[in-house]
Amino acid sequence: MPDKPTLDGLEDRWAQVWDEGAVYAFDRSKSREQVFSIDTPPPTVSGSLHVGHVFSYTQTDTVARFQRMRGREVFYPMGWDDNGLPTERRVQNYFGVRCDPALPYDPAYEPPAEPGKQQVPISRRNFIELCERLTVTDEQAFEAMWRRLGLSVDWSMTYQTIDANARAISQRAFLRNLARGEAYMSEAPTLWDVTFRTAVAQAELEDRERPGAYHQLVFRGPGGQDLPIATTRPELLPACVALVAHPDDARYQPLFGQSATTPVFGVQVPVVAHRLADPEKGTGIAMVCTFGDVTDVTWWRELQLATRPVIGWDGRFVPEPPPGVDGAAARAAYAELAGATPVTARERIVARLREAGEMLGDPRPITHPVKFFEKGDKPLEIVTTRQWYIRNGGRDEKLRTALLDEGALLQWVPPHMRVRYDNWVSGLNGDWLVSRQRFFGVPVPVWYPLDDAGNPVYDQPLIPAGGQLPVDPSTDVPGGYEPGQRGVPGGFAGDPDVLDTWATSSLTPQIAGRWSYDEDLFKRVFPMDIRPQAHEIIRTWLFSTLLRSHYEHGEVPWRSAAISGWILDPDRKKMSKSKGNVVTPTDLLVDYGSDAVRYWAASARPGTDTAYDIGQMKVGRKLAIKLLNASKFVLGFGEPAAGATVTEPIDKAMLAELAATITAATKWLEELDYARALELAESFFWSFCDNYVELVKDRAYGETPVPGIASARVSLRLALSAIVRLFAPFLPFVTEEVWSWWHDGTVHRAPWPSVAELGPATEDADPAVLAVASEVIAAIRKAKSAARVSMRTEVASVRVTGPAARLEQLARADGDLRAAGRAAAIDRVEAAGGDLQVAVAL
RNA sequence: GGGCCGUUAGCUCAGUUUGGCUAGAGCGCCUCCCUGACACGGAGGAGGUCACAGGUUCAAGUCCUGUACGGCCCACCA
Repeated sequence: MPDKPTLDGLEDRWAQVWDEGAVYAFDRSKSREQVFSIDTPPPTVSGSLHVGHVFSYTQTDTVARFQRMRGREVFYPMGWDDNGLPTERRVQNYFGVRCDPALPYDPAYEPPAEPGKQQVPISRRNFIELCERLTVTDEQAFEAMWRRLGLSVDWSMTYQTIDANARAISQRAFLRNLARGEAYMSEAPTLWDVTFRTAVAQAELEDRERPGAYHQLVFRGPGGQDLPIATTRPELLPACVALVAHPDDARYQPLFGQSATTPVFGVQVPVVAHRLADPEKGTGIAMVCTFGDVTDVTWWRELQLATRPVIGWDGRFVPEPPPGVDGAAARAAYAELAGATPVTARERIVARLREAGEMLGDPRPITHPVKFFEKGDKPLEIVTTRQWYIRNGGRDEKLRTALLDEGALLQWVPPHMRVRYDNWVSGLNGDWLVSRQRFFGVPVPVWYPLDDAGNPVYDQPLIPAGGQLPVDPSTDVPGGYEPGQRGVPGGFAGDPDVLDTWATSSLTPQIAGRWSYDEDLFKRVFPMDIRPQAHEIIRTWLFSTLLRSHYEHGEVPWRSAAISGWILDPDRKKMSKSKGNVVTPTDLLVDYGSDAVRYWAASARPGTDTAYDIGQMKVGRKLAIKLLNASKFVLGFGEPAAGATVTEPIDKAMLAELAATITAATKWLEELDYARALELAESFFWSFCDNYVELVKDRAYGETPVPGIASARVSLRLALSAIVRLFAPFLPFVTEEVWSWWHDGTVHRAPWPSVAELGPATEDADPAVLAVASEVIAAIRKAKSAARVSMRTEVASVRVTGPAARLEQLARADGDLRAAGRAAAIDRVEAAGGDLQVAVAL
């Protein structure tokens, strides 16, 4: 035990000891009932960790540590989510390369030492290798920070969402979905990001308010009459395939079944009725284009309208006019738009409409929500492409109900987060689009045979054998074919796409649990006990994991979903990199110490957004230091004599209070409410130091021959032991340090404190003895404080007036009270009334 | 447009599920104390019309209705 205990250096020292002793290693011989398994969120490896990570991962770690001390074998792996667009972009910039899946793999490839101006095209497999190379460095930095923070992860069980096992599992799960009919391919209008040139899924959308303007276009009705139509996208006029109004709209009922003529292009389009047309919007009749928005898609599909696509994959108008736009004037008008962006096309078409007098008035500016890819900065377009989907209940009422029912089986912490899930599942409007036209992801594991004309036969995909996984169809060859047959008639072609990052992330329980290649491990950890995650990815990660588990295992993948809150900066905004208000977590850990930062994180109620608050970290640091000093004090009395027992009423009272604290803290931690458990432990500890220790100090020193010396020393030790373990999940470093002063093993594998270990003393305890003594000592302190004298000052007299029962309790702490208050005697005067009156004369 | 969460001391938050003494804690602030675990400490003190308006009740921070403000999630862009 050091003379001057300090927090400095504890992190490095104990992190190393834990690592060398494999303190957090998972013992895979344990059965599922003995295991507590955590489906850890794999942080995105595309930069650095921020305070929000420290916050939420600490909260999970407190639960992991608690369960471990309770005797559960904790399965606590860590993954790195390095699969996806953010990494892809970094690799392009870092190495100066770009992925071209048409290129062959070069096993000897080395990137340029310095990125050049022109990005070098390389094969997908080479690109993935560079991604893996770059992310390794980041992952090491992440791991170092997690270790310093004290996460009790088994570091031998890390995974990457792009590593070979993850790719194999992702592909295997996809192929099993395909075999069971849960995955399918379809050519259909798709939300399309023109910057990244990829399809995106509903879960990746966000609405952004954007300025727009209603333009009133004059169509020609069947009788030649004017038919004004309001639209925010006049440039899509050549894509117009119908006009639609509500069936009950008397203004337009006479037109249903007839035709109207588009301005400028002179195309005849049907006037049709549909319930989604809103009589209140615009002129009550809308033009349907292929495709301006998702409502257009609905109308197009349900009303079986013509198809006149004008926007290409690059987001520009295609060179040739769509079918139906074939008059000479129409072709000439379209030629002005060909190759243009929608913005340019809009200006041109508006000019032409004005010229022809076919626009009414000026555009009326509005603000309206526009759909964006969450990572993109241009509005999404809708183009028709061939894509892979996984059925998710968006078009299947039975499946949707089943998924809602499974969501209800989860224990949601906090409970109201379930609403987010229910809303999302109820609002699904289509199946899950899982293919992406990107590169750094898990390849869609199929090839297609090529017919005699060299066209892919999409409905007869070639499937890899199970042992072949993971495959990259752009470099690997399907069974029965030769490499030379790639791309030639009668040969084969690989699917060029990758799977959505969530199509792999949705399998983290399977990846961490090594499903399909280590079934023995998987059955010991699955379904998992807890899924900790943030609320904004309930619609993606949580939902898709539940869906995949539903298909693959027919059950919910976890018992509990612990939804963490966000860190807010002092302006109540979410902390984020883009706002430039992110604090580097490493600096915090160095400045305040890991335990202090953990204390701040663990003080926040589960699921609650929390202000970034240095003040709380300072409090945590103070607590850790107090723990050092209190331990030094208690342990300074040495080992209690053999057979020493707790005999004094005040000692019993303290232990009874401790017992109540243990019981309540245990209950809260079992319910994942680490914050309440911490609050209880803390509150007990401060009262223990300020009241109990001060009261019994003199007796414990034993310099005067009073009874109960041994009782005080035994009680102090019993209490300290339990206190250190109560704090161990929250302050792993300082508790380990203190524990090491009088124990050999680690505190983090020591048993969680119990009421039983406190012995029989708590059974006949009267907790009021300590409460009354604390009240009287406080009154004595108050008198000294008011008189501005030292607490050591001798007191002339103390007279306590109150009911007999309370005086009797007071009498049982008389010796300790006189010693602590420096009072020769404490007079007790019986009187009616509930409260004690304490008169102190100095 | 629909939904969820929040609004309590200068600050950060408990307390609301199940209504019940004079609404709590910590930080900060003020005053004091170098006492043999700790001055990286200790003692004491000041500080709140519980966002607002109604309602239910013997009794409302707590239950009901509405409003405002803050935040979040979702939503078919005419």
